[in-house]
Amino acid sequence: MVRLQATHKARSRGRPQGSSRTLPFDRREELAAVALDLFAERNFAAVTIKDIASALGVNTALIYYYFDSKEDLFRAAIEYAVDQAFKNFRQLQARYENPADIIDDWLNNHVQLYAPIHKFVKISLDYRGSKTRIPVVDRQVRQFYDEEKRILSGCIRQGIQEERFRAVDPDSLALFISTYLDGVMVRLVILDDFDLTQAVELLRHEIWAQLGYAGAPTQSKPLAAANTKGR
Amino acid sequence: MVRLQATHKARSRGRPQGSSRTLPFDRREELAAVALDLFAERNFAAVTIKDIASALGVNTALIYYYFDSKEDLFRAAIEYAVDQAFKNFRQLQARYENPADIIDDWLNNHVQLYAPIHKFVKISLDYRGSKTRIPVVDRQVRQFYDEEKRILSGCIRQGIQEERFRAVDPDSLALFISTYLDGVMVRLVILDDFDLTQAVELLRHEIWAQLGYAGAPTQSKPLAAANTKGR
DNA sequence: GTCTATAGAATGATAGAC
DNA sequence: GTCTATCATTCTATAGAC
Repeated sequence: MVRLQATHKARSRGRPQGSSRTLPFDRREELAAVALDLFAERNFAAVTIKDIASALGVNTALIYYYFDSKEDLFRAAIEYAVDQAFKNFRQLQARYENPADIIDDWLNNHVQLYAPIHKFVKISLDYRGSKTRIPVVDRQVRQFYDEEKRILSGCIRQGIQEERFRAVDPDSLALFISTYLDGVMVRLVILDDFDLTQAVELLRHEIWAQLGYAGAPTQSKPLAAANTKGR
Repeated sequence: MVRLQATHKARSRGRPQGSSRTLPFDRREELAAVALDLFAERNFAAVTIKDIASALGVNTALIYYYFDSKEDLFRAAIEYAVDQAFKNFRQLQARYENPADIIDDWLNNHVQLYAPIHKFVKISLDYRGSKTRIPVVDRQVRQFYDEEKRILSGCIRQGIQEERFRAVDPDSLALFISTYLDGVMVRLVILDDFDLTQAVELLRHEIWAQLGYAGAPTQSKPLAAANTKGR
């Protein structure tokens, strides 16, 4: 009845340890990556240890060599998901030239590398539904959304200061953008003919219209300009 | 391993029948409503028959008196969810005065009666994750989103014809709105301090700005005008 | 490190009394 | 209609061989 129970035996024995982010490609991470795919596609309760073992082409017992329990594996999987999603975020911040370019790239990110973000959203949703709270996971989910917002509102704020953008409220627009993108991630699952590119394009036009930015195509006619054949 | 298997025994015996929408409050619907709450909160695999029975204060066997299987119950639950979500939709279309009022009311709907829509989105997501397809459910999910879009784009189109709105592309704006609202429904689950009212307010300002509609407050300064204390 | 074998618990579902 | 009792199956997890 209670999935994801918090009780979990002491991690003893001479095993590979928890958050050892030392090795760039250890086995633990490999297992976690495969588990993540399954957990994101279905969910914690629907995926069995056997499913994961089969997907890996190994025996069920092996999983318990690397992880203490199914919950422990789930924890590792969500950690891995956040890592993957952040990886893109960080790269973006790196080439911090024009704030408009960062926002633009970040939207492209959602189109091209939607998989990790999409997985993250789905698995977060699943996790929040379960009764048990895992502090580490809570922190990571929160951290993800905070960082997302920080980057976006930071770019907007900077653009306003540099007088490239119109003076909107950076926090509000950031919230607006990220909420919409979550909607995109969900629709992608629910409707199999959902047009990811079009949906993100609509947002892009919208953002430039909001910011009165002239660097992008068609900034005056926000939605009318977008792909009209969209049904 | 395979949840939601499509095989399902013939519905025989002198039982209350499937989609008997005749009685306004039959027991079957009552059970389905409770099951829906649990399925939406967690998911199909995570909720046990025992959980549902406990929530109802009855014995597990009773559920099998009304439903053939867990899957059959799930089917009834999602049907109920769609019904509930549609109920609001239909009422809106009824008092079809000014298209702007309908859009406005429809946003209010998402704030005040978010529960059924929210449940519908979550359960759809869960369902799509499962491997098995249930044609009835597929049709209903599709129907929901089609109807949502039809109503929205219909209002926009009408408003444009009546020259109340600016000539944007109705389909694109409708897609934009409903995608954002799905994002809101998801965020509501993932972040427990998510401000539903603020999020919808942002969208509302945005829509009026798009449509150049003067009936609503602050149509010129779209996002800057909204709740500034939002972090 | 990886596998075989299996214990122990939980779950979906049924038969049959009331 | 609702409950008690129970079966068959599936699943997590462990012990121990290789």
